[in-house]
Amino acid sequence: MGRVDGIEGKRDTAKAAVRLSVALKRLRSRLREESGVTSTGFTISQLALLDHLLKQGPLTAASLAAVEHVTQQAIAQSVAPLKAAGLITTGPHPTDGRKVLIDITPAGRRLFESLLESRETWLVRAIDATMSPKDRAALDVAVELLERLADADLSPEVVIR
Amino acid sequence: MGRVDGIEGKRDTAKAAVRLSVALKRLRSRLREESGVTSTGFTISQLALLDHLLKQGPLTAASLAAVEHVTQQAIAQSVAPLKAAGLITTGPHPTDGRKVLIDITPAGRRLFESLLESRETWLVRAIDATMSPKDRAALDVAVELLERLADADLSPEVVIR
DNA sequence: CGGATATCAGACCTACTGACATTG
DNA sequence: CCAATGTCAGTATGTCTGATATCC
Repeated sequence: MGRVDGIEGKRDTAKAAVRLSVALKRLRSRLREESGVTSTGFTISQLALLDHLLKQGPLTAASLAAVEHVTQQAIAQSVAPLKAAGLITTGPHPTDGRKVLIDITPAGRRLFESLLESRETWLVRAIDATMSPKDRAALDVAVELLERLADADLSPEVVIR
Repeated sequence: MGRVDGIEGKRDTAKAAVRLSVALKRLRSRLREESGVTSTGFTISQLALLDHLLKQGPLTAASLAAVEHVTQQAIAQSVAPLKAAGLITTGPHPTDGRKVLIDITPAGRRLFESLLESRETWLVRAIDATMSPKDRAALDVAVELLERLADADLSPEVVIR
């Protein structure tokens, strides 16, 4: 490949990075403005936790902190309300006494499932109102890209090329 | 209307909404973890302001608050550091004494331009490291979708179609 | 003891709500 | 006087850093 991935390509990447950052911030602000993506009384952080527990079974706070890219303390704060609400449980690790396993309860599953049904949130209506079926497909791809970036593993020396 | 846009379609939208919310949160956390999308010392909120000023000329705090979907106070907080750094200026509105026009300075333009060149930020490297040219195209589409959602205007009764 | 885990306490960052001064 | 704009003060949220207790 000639100069395709040269300086111009790089600049485009930087441009995309800035645009993505700004877009991320604006949508987040809008979601706050519309107060409540969820209407369940739980924050997105807490729902993200439920999401992980649902998909990947019982996990420790440390594991959750790693996958969510926050500190253990932040996880603990999300865990407390969820536990109080009976959506998750905490129990001892079978072999390692230091660890506490966090798991989702049937009630937690039900709440998460009901979220996937709730059609009254602002975001759901916004998607329905602004997107064609083709856009919807693109949105699914977009979510995958965001998740991939969130979990990107930039090994030691980034090979610039 | 048959059952095409019935419960199943809705449920998928709700699913997408939840997945998008969670993905948004995770990428944001990752960005924080990698401390600094920008490396300029300015926050994304502030860069978003520069972005708007660059594209849409002098604006009032109220206008900026509207497009950024935050309160005027939040705008004021972003404006202060930018003004102190000489990236923007504030001046009186020609006809309305209540208003204060905020405008970007040449220095502000230069800083924003340099951002579009900086290839060393985590996000830029993450994009380069994880995305094929095809993915990159999809990312551009993704940004457009996010921006469209952020600015979605859900008129009174949402017209599903 | 040292490494890992979890918790407690204090601080910060960003944005919000409420109250107020000024202008039109 | 009322509406709009902008500013000041106090508050809330989610997260972070630092210190401590516990377990392997």
